[in-house]
Amino acid sequence: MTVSRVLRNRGDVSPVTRERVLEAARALGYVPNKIAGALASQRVNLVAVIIPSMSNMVFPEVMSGISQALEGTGLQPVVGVTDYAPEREENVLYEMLSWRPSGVILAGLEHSEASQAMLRAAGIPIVEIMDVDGEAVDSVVGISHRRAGREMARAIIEAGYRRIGFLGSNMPHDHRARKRHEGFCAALAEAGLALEDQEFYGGGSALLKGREMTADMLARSPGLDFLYYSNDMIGAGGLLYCLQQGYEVPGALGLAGFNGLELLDGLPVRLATMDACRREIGRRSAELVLGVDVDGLVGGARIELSPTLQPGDTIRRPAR
Amino acid sequence: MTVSRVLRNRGDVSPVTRERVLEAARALGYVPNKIAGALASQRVNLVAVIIPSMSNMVFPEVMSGISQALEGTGLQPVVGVTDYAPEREENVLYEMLSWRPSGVILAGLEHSEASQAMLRAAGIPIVEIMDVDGEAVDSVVGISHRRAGREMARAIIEAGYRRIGFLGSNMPHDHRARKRHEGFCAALAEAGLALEDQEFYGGGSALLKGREMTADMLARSPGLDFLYYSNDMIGAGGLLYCLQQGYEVPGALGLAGFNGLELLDGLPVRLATMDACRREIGRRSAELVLGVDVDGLVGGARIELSPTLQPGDTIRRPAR
DNA sequence: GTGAAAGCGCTAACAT
DNA sequence: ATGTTAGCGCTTTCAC
Repeated sequence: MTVSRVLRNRGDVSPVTRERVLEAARALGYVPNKIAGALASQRVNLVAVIIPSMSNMVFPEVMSGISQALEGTGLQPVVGVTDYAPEREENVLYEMLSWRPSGVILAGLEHSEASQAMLRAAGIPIVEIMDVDGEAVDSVVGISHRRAGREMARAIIEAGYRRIGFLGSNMPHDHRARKRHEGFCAALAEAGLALEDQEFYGGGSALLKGREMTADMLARSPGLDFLYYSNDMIGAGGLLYCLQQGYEVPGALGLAGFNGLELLDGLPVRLATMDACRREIGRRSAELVLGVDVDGLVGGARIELSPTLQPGDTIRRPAR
Repeated sequence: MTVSRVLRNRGDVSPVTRERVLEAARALGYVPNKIAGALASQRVNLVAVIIPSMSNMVFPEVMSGISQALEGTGLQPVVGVTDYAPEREENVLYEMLSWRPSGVILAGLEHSEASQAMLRAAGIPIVEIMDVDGEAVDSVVGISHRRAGREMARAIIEAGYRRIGFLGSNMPHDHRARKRHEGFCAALAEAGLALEDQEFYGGGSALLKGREMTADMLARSPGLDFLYYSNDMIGAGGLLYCLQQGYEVPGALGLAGFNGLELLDGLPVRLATMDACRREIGRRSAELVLGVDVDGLVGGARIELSPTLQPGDTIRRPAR
């Protein structure tokens, strides 16, 4: 029908007819049925985005990078949340693939066998994001969390700290936190050091947990001169506690987190952290789905970004 | 085909045939095409959820209430973000309605004419959430922000504070913040008081803005004895600043925010706030879409929840 | 318990 | 520039 042409601005339609159709559509409150359209055209303007959590602060920013890159391309992101549970990931993925999206962007490289099979069989661009330490199904955009852990460890050692504690989350499926921990410990080992203490937390307010765990650890291991937090939120909690208790930061006690959260800007003292390139990861992954890789490549791209250390005010300047 | 029956567990199929079909599906990595299914059955197991922002902390919690209530019902939430822009809301809504969802949950009561027309014409349950101060298209679940503002003002006055400043966001389309401001001012007026100073901020880290605005305002209006913040994030920034500067809180200077964010638990001092019932709003709205209203009603429900004042440690106990 | 046929509301390709 | 036709991959209904 001509109507279809008008509504999609396709083909030649006389301005007169065009106006008449548009007018009628408006009067009737007509909303086209994309289901039928998609079925007929075999094209769906949706990009499935699968993330572990919405409340993590990290992912909203990735999302915003994705939305921005997709703006004006006709593609729309659709979000699914897995709560860090592989079986939920499998469900969400199945559900989303059954709508035949134009691409999939999903966090992490660790997926169930079934999920991997679905991804491989989907026949659309698949972009795994956040992490590059592992095997990708198709394309991947992220940082090396193992390297991030190492680099932070080196910076800490270089600044002269030696007695180091680690505070992190105990989520079994947060592979990126795990890899940072691994990289961190490896770099300590290379320098002949080891973690003196470590503690992991479950649910609850991360800021509060950071405070509580820090109090615990400093009481238990009073000789520590540095605390490395697996994320900025618990790091901020720990920092607030240390300031309140009058610890001399960063002289006697150094602190660092991870993520480069905007929230840190508002604290009395700037926590050392490492930017996770969240927004850029979002942007680049969306571009890959669009096939707009800068190098003209399509599929199987591997983009490793470099997180930058932000020393802030909670780590001593290394002696030169 | 019999295959269809098996995959939907519908109708009578012999266990033998059933197994054979299932096996084949697995072997082929078959993922059903929901597009075709939806077109044929005129049913889509999606609920459109339209919110202004994902980074506001408030909405992820609403989302989680929705997901929880939808769990196991066969319905799936799909999120759209408007960035507080009415024209984007219109777009997102149009886009989502064109997929013929089973229901719509959207934040706020203020929508463009066109949006309202689409909602009315959709023929599905529409639930407007967060706010009850206004006209709803269909059902509504939320709190009265006007009342929340009033109640906070009364509590402040009752505690003996008289010289009050207001700090808020200047987003023109954040109607709920606006209504809290209105209610707050109205209650002050009833007590013969008026705001002594006010300031509004644009983008940026809310925590940092809270800190900066507080510094500004206290320098400009040193006689203030209370600061009311339109949200907990800027309130937390202000609180940290005041503590750092050695203000006597809550004796000489009282503070309060809004939302009941979990984050507040981790601060050195508990900011007074008001719980916005976010999770329950999510849950109840999803139940309305499901038609599981407690009172057995369907459509046109109006559920007003009561936010509770959490005095924390930043507001004096009223003299008794 | 299983198969056959019609059609959901569009788009694509081909007329006219 | 506009109309016509045949599907898209399912569900539904009805027949066997």
